[in-house]
Amino acid sequence: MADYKVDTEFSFFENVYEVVKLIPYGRATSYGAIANYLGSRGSARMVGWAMNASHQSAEAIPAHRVVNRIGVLTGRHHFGAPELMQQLLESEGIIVENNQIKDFKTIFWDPARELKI
DNA sequence: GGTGTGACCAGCT
DNA sequence: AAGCTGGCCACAC
Repeated sequence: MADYKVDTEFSFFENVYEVVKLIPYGRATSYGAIANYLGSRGSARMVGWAMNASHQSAEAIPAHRVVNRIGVLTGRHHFGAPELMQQLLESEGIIVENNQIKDFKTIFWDPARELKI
């Protein structure tokens, strides 16, 4: 792990994808948490950018499990259908009200804590 | 190769 | 208490 070679072969995007794919069923995390896990707190915007590019990726990225720090589904407009993101979350047992996840801190999945760098 | 922009976050005013 | 600004890094033009 210490020999991680961050280069063009494994870009920031690939790292983000790997973390997002590790999010368990019925849980959710935030852009900032992922950015913090990758080492840059201020890079939260890049995580969102990576999600935008995830649609082009051949891999299936569960981007609906990634929301902002307060649990609001800020990226729902990028799913093609604005209600798709909420429906996906609700199908996993997550309650969404007013585009915001209910009891977000309860289902919050912190990669830095769960994966334990 | 500089500039703008983006699904964010935290700190000031 | 609420709004605004800066910062962070990768990508497209």
